[in-house]
Amino acid sequence: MAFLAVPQPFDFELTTERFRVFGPDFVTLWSPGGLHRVVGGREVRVKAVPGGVDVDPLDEETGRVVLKLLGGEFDLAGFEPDPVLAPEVARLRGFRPALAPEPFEMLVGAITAQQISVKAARAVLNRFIERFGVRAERAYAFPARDAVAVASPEDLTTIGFSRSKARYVLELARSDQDLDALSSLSDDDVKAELTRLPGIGEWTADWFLARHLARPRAWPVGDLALRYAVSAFYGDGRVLTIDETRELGPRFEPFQNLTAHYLLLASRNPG
DNA sequence: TACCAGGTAAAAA
DNA sequence: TTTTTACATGGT
Repeated sequence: MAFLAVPQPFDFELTTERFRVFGPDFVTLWSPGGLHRVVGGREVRVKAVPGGVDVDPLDEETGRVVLKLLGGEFDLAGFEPDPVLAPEVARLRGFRPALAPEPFEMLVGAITAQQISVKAARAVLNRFIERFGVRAERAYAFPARDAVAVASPEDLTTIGFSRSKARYVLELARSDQDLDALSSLSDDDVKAELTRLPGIGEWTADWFLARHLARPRAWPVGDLALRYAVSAFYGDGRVLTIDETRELGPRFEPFQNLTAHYLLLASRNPG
Protein backbone atom coordinates (compact mmCIF):
# COMPACT_ATOMS: atom_id res chain seq x y z
CA MET A 1 0.00 0.00 0.00
CA ALA A 2 1.66 3.16 -1.27
CA PHE A 3 0.68 6.60 -2.47
CA LEU A 4 1.19 7.54 -6.11
CA ALA A 5 0.66 11.20 -6.99
CA VAL A 6 -1.35 11.94 -10.14
CA PRO A 7 -1.00 15.35 -11.81
CA GLN A 8 -3.90 17.64 -10.93
CA PRO A 9 -6.66 18.07 -11.70
CA PHE A 10 -7.58 14.39 -11.48
CA ASP A 11 -10.93 12.65 -10.93
CA PHE A 12 -10.63 8.89 -10.42
CA GLU A 13 -14.32 8.11 -11.02
CA LEU A 14 -14.50 9.99 -14.34
CA THR A 15 -11.15 8.67 -15.53
CA THR A 16 -12.09 5.02 -14.90
CA GLU A 17 -15.62 5.38 -16.32
CA ARG A 18 -14.72 3.56 -19.50
CA PHE A 19 -13.76 0.45 -17.50
CA ARG A 20 -17.34 0.18 -16.27
CA VAL A 21 -19.83 1.53 -18.80
CA PHE A 22 -19.10 -0.89 -21.63
CA GLY A 23 -19.15 -3.97 -19.41
CA PRO A 24 -16.28 -5.44 -17.38
CA ASP A 25 -12.76 -5.31 -18.79
CA PHE A 26 -10.96 -8.47 -17.68
CA VAL A 27 -7.56 -6.77 -18.03
CA THR A 28 -8.38 -3.51 -16.26
CA LEU A 29 -11.00 -4.82 -13.90
CA TRP A 30 -13.11 -2.38 -11.96
CA SER A 31 -14.63 -3.24 -8.60
CA PRO A 32 -16.07 -1.01 -5.89
CA GLY A 33 -12.76 -1.41 -4.05
CA GLY A 34 -10.74 -0.06 -6.96
CA LEU A 35 -9.14 -1.02 -10.23
CA HIS A 36 -7.29 -4.33 -10.66
CA ARG A 37 -4.55 -4.83 -13.24
CA VAL A 38 -1.69 -7.27 -13.70
CA VAL A 39 1.77 -5.69 -13.93
CA GLY A 40 4.82 -7.90 -14.36
CA GLY A 41 2.77 -10.97 -13.50
CA ARG A 42 1.51 -9.54 -10.22
CA GLU A 43 -1.96 -8.22 -9.57
CA VAL A 44 -2.08 -4.59 -8.53
CA ARG A 45 -5.01 -2.79 -6.90
CA VAL A 46 -5.51 0.91 -7.52
CA LYS A 47 -7.90 3.05 -5.51
CA ALA A 48 -8.58 6.74 -5.18
CA VAL A 49 -7.06 8.84 -2.42
CA PRO A 50 -6.73 12.64 -2.21
CA GLY A 51 -4.10 13.89 -4.64
CA GLY A 52 -3.67 10.63 -6.48
CA VAL A 53 -4.13 6.91 -5.98
CA ASP A 54 -3.17 4.20 -3.55
CA VAL A 55 -1.33 1.41 -5.37
CA ASP A 56 -0.76 -2.01 -3.84
CA PRO A 57 1.87 -3.24 -4.42
CA LEU A 58 3.86 -0.34 -5.89
CA ASP A 59 7.24 -0.44 -7.60
CA GLU A 60 8.83 1.64 -10.34
CA GLU A 61 7.32 -0.23 -13.29
CA THR A 62 3.90 -0.36 -11.64
CA GLY A 63 3.96 3.36 -11.03
CA ARG A 64 4.77 3.99 -14.67
CA VAL A 65 1.98 1.70 -15.91
CA VAL A 66 -0.63 3.07 -13.52
CA LEU A 67 0.21 6.68 -14.36
CA LYS A 68 -0.14 5.90 -18.05
CA LEU A 69 -3.36 3.98 -17.45
CA LEU A 70 -4.84 6.98 -15.64
CA GLY A 71 -3.85 9.50 -18.31
CA GLY A 72 -1.15 11.08 -16.17
CA GLU A 73 0.81 12.28 -19.18
CA PHE A 74 -1.89 14.61 -20.47
CA ASP A 75 -1.32 18.29 -19.76
CA LEU A 76 -4.78 18.96 -18.33
CA ALA A 77 -3.69 22.08 -16.46
CA GLY A 78 -2.67 23.62 -19.78
CA PHE A 79 -5.84 22.53 -21.63
CA GLU A 80 -7.61 25.54 -23.15
CA PRO A 81 -10.85 24.10 -24.48
CA ASP A 82 -12.91 25.59 -27.28
CA PRO A 83 -15.54 27.99 -25.84
CA VAL A 84 -18.37 25.64 -26.83
CA LEU A 85 -16.77 22.79 -24.92
CA ALA A 86 -15.48 24.80 -21.95
CA PRO A 87 -18.60 24.33 -19.77
CA GLU A 88 -18.37 20.56 -20.22
CA VAL A 89 -14.67 20.54 -19.36
CA ALA A 90 -15.53 22.46 -16.18
CA ARG A 91 -18.38 20.08 -15.35
CA LEU A 92 -16.17 17.04 -15.94
CA ARG A 93 -13.14 18.55 -14.25
CA GLY A 94 -10.34 16.08 -13.57
CA PHE A 95 -11.28 13.58 -16.26
CA ARG A 96 -8.10 12.17 -17.77
CA PRO A 97 -8.44 9.97 -20.86
CA ALA A 98 -7.52 6.45 -19.73
CA LEU A 99 -4.77 5.01 -21.90
CA ALA A 100 -3.97 1.48 -23.04
CA PRO A 101 -0.52 0.97 -21.53
CA GLU A 102 0.67 -1.60 -24.10
CA PRO A 103 0.66 -1.21 -27.91
CA PHE A 104 -0.37 -4.80 -28.73
CA GLU A 105 -3.25 -4.55 -26.28
CA MET A 106 -4.34 -1.26 -27.87
CA LEU A 107 -4.29 -2.61 -31.41
CA VAL A 108 -6.05 -5.91 -30.70
CA GLY A 109 -8.69 -4.04 -28.73
CA ALA A 110 -9.22 -1.60 -31.58
CA ILE A 111 -9.41 -4.33 -34.23
CA THR A 112 -11.98 -6.13 -32.09
CA ALA A 113 -14.09 -2.98 -31.84
CA GLN A 114 -14.14 -2.24 -35.56
CA GLN A 115 -17.68 -1.82 -36.85
CA ILE A 116 -19.47 -3.50 -33.91
CA SER A 117 -20.71 -1.89 -30.69
CA VAL A 118 -18.25 -1.37 -27.87
CA LYS A 119 -20.27 -3.70 -25.65
CA ALA A 120 -20.26 -6.45 -28.27
CA ALA A 121 -16.54 -5.94 -28.78
CA ARG A 122 -15.95 -6.12 -25.04
CA ALA A 123 -17.66 -9.52 -24.85
CA VAL A 124 -15.52 -10.89 -27.69
CA LEU A 125 -12.32 -9.40 -26.28
CA ASN A 126 -12.99 -10.84 -22.82
CA ARG A 127 -13.26 -14.32 -24.34
CA PHE A 128 -9.95 -13.69 -26.13
CA ILE A 129 -8.37 -12.61 -22.83
CA GLU A 130 -9.70 -15.70 -21.02
CA ARG A 131 -8.43 -17.97 -23.78
CA PHE A 132 -4.92 -16.55 -24.31
CA GLY A 133 -4.21 -14.43 -21.23
CA VAL A 134 -2.96 -15.46 -17.80
CA ARG A 135 -5.07 -14.78 -14.75
CA ALA A 136 -3.39 -13.51 -11.58
CA GLU A 137 -6.06 -13.13 -8.90
CA ARG A 138 -9.09 -11.35 -10.28
CA ALA A 139 -7.58 -9.67 -13.34
CA TYR A 140 -5.86 -11.18 -16.36
CA ALA A 141 -2.63 -10.13 -18.01
CA PHE A 142 -3.42 -9.21 -21.61
CA PRO A 143 -2.41 -12.08 -23.93
CA ALA A 144 1.26 -11.99 -24.90
CA ARG A 145 2.03 -11.42 -28.56
CA ASP A 146 3.88 -14.72 -28.95
CA ALA A 147 1.06 -16.65 -27.30
CA VAL A 148 -1.33 -15.24 -29.89
CA ALA A 149 1.12 -15.77 -32.76
CA VAL A 150 0.83 -19.57 -32.47
CA ALA A 151 -2.97 -19.58 -32.44
CA SER A 152 -5.02 -20.75 -35.43
CA PRO A 153 -7.67 -18.70 -37.23
CA GLU A 154 -10.26 -21.16 -35.90
CA ASP A 155 -9.17 -20.44 -32.32
CA LEU A 156 -10.23 -16.86 -32.91
CA THR A 157 -13.36 -17.35 -34.99
CA THR A 158 -14.67 -19.75 -32.34
CA ILE A 159 -14.43 -16.90 -29.82
CA GLY A 160 -16.44 -14.57 -32.03
CA PHE A 161 -13.96 -12.80 -34.30
CA SER A 162 -14.92 -12.53 -37.94
CA ARG A 163 -12.61 -14.42 -40.30
CA SER A 164 -11.13 -11.08 -41.37
CA LYS A 165 -10.44 -9.92 -37.84
CA ALA A 166 -8.94 -13.30 -36.94
CA ARG A 167 -6.47 -12.82 -39.77
CA TYR A 168 -5.73 -9.20 -38.73
CA VAL A 169 -4.96 -10.23 -35.15
CA LEU A 170 -2.78 -13.17 -36.21
CA GLU A 171 -0.83 -11.16 -38.76
CA LEU A 172 -0.28 -8.42 -36.22
CA ALA A 173 1.00 -10.90 -33.64
CA ARG A 174 3.30 -12.53 -36.21
CA SER A 175 4.48 -9.34 -37.90
CA ASP A 176 8.05 -8.18 -37.37
CA GLN A 177 6.87 -4.63 -36.67
CA ASP A 178 8.44 -3.31 -33.45
CA LEU A 179 5.37 -1.80 -31.78
CA ASP A 180 7.31 -0.16 -28.95
CA ALA A 181 9.53 1.66 -31.47
CA LEU A 182 6.53 3.51 -32.90
CA SER A 183 6.57 5.90 -29.94
CA SER A 184 9.66 7.64 -31.34
CA LEU A 185 7.96 8.47 -34.68
CA SER A 186 5.88 11.46 -35.72
CA ASP A 187 2.10 11.15 -35.81
CA ASP A 188 2.11 10.80 -39.60
CA ASP A 189 4.89 8.20 -39.57
CA VAL A 190 3.12 6.14 -36.90
CA LYS A 191 -0.01 6.12 -39.07
CA ALA A 192 1.98 5.22 -42.17
CA GLU A 193 3.69 2.30 -40.41
CA LEU A 194 0.52 0.96 -38.81
CA THR A 195 -1.73 1.21 -41.87
CA ARG A 196 0.70 -1.00 -43.77
CA LEU A 197 -0.55 -3.85 -41.59
CA PRO A 198 -3.71 -5.64 -42.75
CA GLY A 199 -6.83 -4.60 -40.89
CA ILE A 200 -5.34 -1.39 -39.55
CA GLY A 201 -6.90 1.61 -41.25
CA GLU A 202 -7.00 5.28 -40.38
CA TRP A 203 -9.51 4.82 -37.54
CA THR A 204 -7.42 2.21 -35.73
CA ALA A 205 -4.19 4.17 -36.25
CA ASP A 206 -5.80 7.39 -34.98
CA TRP A 207 -7.01 5.70 -31.81
CA PHE A 208 -3.53 4.24 -31.30
CA LEU A 209 -2.16 7.79 -31.40
CA ALA A 210 -4.92 9.01 -29.09
CA ARG A 211 -5.29 6.25 -26.49
CA HIS A 212 -1.86 4.67 -26.47
CA LEU A 213 0.64 7.38 -27.38
CA ALA A 214 -1.43 10.28 -25.93
CA ARG A 215 -0.53 12.47 -28.91
CA PRO A 216 -2.19 15.88 -28.36
CA ARG A 217 -3.35 16.30 -31.97
CA ALA A 218 -4.84 12.83 -32.51
CA TRP A 219 -8.33 13.31 -33.94
CA PRO A 220 -10.11 10.06 -34.90
CA VAL A 221 -12.49 11.47 -37.49
CA GLY A 222 -13.50 8.02 -38.73
CA ASP A 223 -15.07 7.26 -35.35
CA LEU A 224 -18.85 7.16 -35.52
CA ALA A 225 -19.35 8.01 -31.84
CA LEU A 226 -17.01 10.98 -32.17
CA ARG A 227 -18.89 12.18 -35.24
CA TYR A 228 -22.16 12.00 -33.29
CA ALA A 229 -20.59 13.88 -30.37
CA VAL A 230 -19.03 16.56 -32.59
CA SER A 231 -22.34 16.92 -34.43
CA ALA A 232 -24.23 17.42 -31.17
CA PHE A 233 -21.98 20.31 -30.11
CA TYR A 234 -20.95 21.86 -33.43
CA GLY A 235 -23.43 20.55 -36.02
CA ASP A 236 -26.61 21.86 -37.57
CA GLY A 237 -28.95 19.04 -36.65
CA ARG A 238 -27.64 16.35 -38.95
CA VAL A 239 -24.65 14.03 -38.48
CA LEU A 240 -21.48 15.57 -39.86
CA THR A 241 -19.56 13.62 -42.47
CA ILE A 242 -16.05 12.33 -41.88
CA ASP A 243 -14.63 15.14 -44.02
CA GLU A 244 -16.63 17.77 -42.16
CA THR A 245 -15.41 16.37 -38.84
CA ARG A 246 -11.84 16.43 -40.14
CA GLU A 247 -12.21 20.07 -41.16
CA LEU A 248 -13.19 21.00 -37.60
CA GLY A 249 -9.93 19.57 -36.23
CA PRO A 250 -7.79 22.73 -36.57
CA ARG A 251 -10.35 24.64 -34.48
CA PHE A 252 -9.15 22.66 -31.42
CA GLU A 253 -5.41 22.88 -32.17
CA PRO A 254 -3.35 21.68 -30.34
CA PHE A 255 -5.88 19.93 -28.08
CA GLN A 256 -7.68 17.62 -30.54
CA ASN A 257 -7.13 14.49 -28.44
CA LEU A 258 -8.44 15.97 -25.19
CA THR A 259 -11.30 17.58 -27.11
CA ALA A 260 -12.30 14.23 -28.62
CA HIS A 261 -12.26 12.50 -25.25
CA TYR A 262 -14.24 15.24 -23.50
CA LEU A 263 -16.81 15.30 -26.30
CA LEU A 264 -17.29 11.53 -26.05
CA LEU A 265 -17.52 11.55 -22.25
CA ALA A 266 -19.89 14.51 -22.24
CA SER A 267 -22.13 12.80 -24.81
CA ARG A 268 -22.27 9.62 -22.73
CA ASN A 269 -22.93 11.62 -19.55
CA PRO A 270 -25.23 14.55 -20.39
CA GLY A 271 -25.41 17.29 -17.78
C1' DT B 1 -37.77 -9.28 -34.64
C1' DA B 2 -35.06 -6.46 -36.99
C1' DC B 3 -31.63 -3.12 -36.86
C1' DC B 4 -27.50 -0.88 -35.69
C1' DA B 5 -23.08 -0.34 -33.52
C1' DG B 6 -16.47 3.95 -31.55
C1' DG B 7 -14.30 -0.08 -39.76
C1' DT B 8 -11.69 -2.47 -43.31
C1' DA B 9 -10.67 -4.71 -47.48
C1' DA B 10 -12.12 -6.46 -51.60
C1' DA B 11 -15.50 -6.53 -55.32
C1' DA B 12 -18.24 -4.06 -58.44
C1' DA B 13 -19.56 -0.14 -60.97
C1' DT C 1 -11.58 6.35 -59.44
C1' DT C 2 -15.67 5.97 -56.60
C1' DT C 3 -19.35 3.17 -54.60
C1' DT C 4 -21.08 -1.06 -52.65
C1' DT C 5 -20.85 -5.24 -50.05
C1' DA C 6 -19.52 -8.92 -46.56
C1' DC C 7 -18.37 -9.50 -42.16
C1' DA C 8 -19.88 -11.30 -36.81
C1' DT C 9 -21.69 -10.25 -32.13
C1' DG C 10 -24.63 -8.21 -28.46
C1' DG C 11 -27.95 -4.78 -26.96
C1' DT C 12 -32.40 -2.58 -27.58
